[in-house]
Amino acid sequence: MNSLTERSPVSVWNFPKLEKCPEILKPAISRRLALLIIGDCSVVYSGRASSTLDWGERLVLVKSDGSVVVHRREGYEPVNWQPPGCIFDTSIQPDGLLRIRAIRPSSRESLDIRFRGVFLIVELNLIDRGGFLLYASEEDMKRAIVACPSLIEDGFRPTMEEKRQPSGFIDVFGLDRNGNPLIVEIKKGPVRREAVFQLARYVSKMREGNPEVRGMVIAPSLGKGTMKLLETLKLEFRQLSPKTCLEALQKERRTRESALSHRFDASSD
Amino acid sequence: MNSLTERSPVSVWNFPKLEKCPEILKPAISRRLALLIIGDCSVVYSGRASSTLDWGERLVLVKSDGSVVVHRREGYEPVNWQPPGCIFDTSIQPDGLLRIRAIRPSSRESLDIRFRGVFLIVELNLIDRGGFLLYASEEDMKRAIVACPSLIEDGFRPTMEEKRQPSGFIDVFGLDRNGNPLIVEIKKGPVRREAVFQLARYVSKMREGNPEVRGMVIAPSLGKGTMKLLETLKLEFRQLSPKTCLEALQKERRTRESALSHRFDASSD
DNA sequence: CGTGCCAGGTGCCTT
DNA sequence: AAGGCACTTGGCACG
Repeated sequence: MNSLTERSPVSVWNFPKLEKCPEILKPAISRRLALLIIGDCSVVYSGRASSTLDWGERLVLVKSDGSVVVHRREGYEPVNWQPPGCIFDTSIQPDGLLRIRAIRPSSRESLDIRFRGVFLIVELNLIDRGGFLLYASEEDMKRAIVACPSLIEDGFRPTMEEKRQPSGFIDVFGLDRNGNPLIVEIKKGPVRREAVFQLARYVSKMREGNPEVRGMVIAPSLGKGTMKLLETLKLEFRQLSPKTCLEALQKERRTRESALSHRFDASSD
Repeated sequence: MNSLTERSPVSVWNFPKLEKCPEILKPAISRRLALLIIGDCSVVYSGRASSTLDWGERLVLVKSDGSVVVHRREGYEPVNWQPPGCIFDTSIQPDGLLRIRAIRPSSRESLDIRFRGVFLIVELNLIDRGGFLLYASEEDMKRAIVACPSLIEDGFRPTMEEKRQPSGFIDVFGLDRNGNPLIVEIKKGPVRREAVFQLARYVSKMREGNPEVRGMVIAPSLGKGTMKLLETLKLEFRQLSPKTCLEALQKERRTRESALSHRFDASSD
């Protein structure tokens, strides 16, 4: 392989001198590479709120999309961060410290990281085209209900997903076996009071025009006082887990595929 | 410094052979050190939901508290993760791949990371006792209001913070200048409908006993249709930003300190 | 841009 | 454990 075309996924600097760091960091940022800096730093955040973090040894990850995370020794969450869209400024201060400033113009927030010692810098040139798929989300439950309306009840015919309302969304909307409108609110976790109120808003709006409008919450379980609340508001509940939905969806897909292949068989006859 | 007492904050392995990795990772995990693995991997998550991530070059951070984050080239958030409390299993599979399994027994969730190439391993022994302080949170606003009740209105006397109710919480509770109960709900961002309903729940419960009960939302601004909603529910709004609260709190502290020093002066007389 | 809502939300707190 | 709620929530989709 030619050295011109060769790519190094990682380039490592061990205990670089502070004053050398901008020479490493600046080109990497302008080349839109990710950077990992491990060292002794302090952090000041200022924006929607403000925070200070005293000196300590941490890991800082700067990505090409302009996002930053500062990780401490423990904790799944970063202690400080900046979502994508930052502009960076790296410099050596008069006092000799390395300073990395990440400013997000859109929300006028700034993250100020000062290093008094750097143990390691890694320049990352990662190639990652791997697809990511998430299953059993609320989105999947909705898909399943639209594909297999009998999951709700026999005779249900969904007519609309994500019906936009002045007051918000409706997950699924349709007609029951008697032709009465049925508004469905899906939750993939236990139903909270809040979700019931949400549904109640839509339903009461529609009942002004038609008192026969039904409202139903679909979820794996009910939260604390929600059963009584549902009764009071004349709303219904149907237990359904994300897993059941996923299984029903897969089953439906298989039968649809087999029906499709049958049709092909028939047409080829 | 003696080599026995010397600490190396970072130990680096460059392009380790896959089969060597468990020898590096296992002792580090049992010594409760953090680990950084950069390489070509695929990830399967299974738990509350499930997900798959195809092959690609990523950064994996494993911490001593049993948390894991998998970061791609872009994005502030990890593509896969595991909150603290994981048990780890690292091994070379029959097919020669390196496998790191992070299982969280408490929620029966598992993260399965397979590497077909490792560019870099960094063992991290970070010392970090730096304090972290966050300012201008909703908590600070509450503190400010309790310290300077006139921020709400003249004559307000708070009697309770975080009053526990069957229906939830009350941020601040007190009596206005006329002795009428005043329930205060604090928001540090724009008020949403949801927050108004939350307050309405508390207030309507209390108005059953005393129709003079007042409810007030404190926030920097009002969301879309919340003004009308507040009027309908006979609730009040007082504009107050986290910044204003913080300034009032700091001012109050200064005057309190100066009053204190005066007292000391007086007592020493 | 704000408005609304989901998220494998997480974390913190209290019964 | 479950309930309630804030969070620099972030993210997406839409008017």
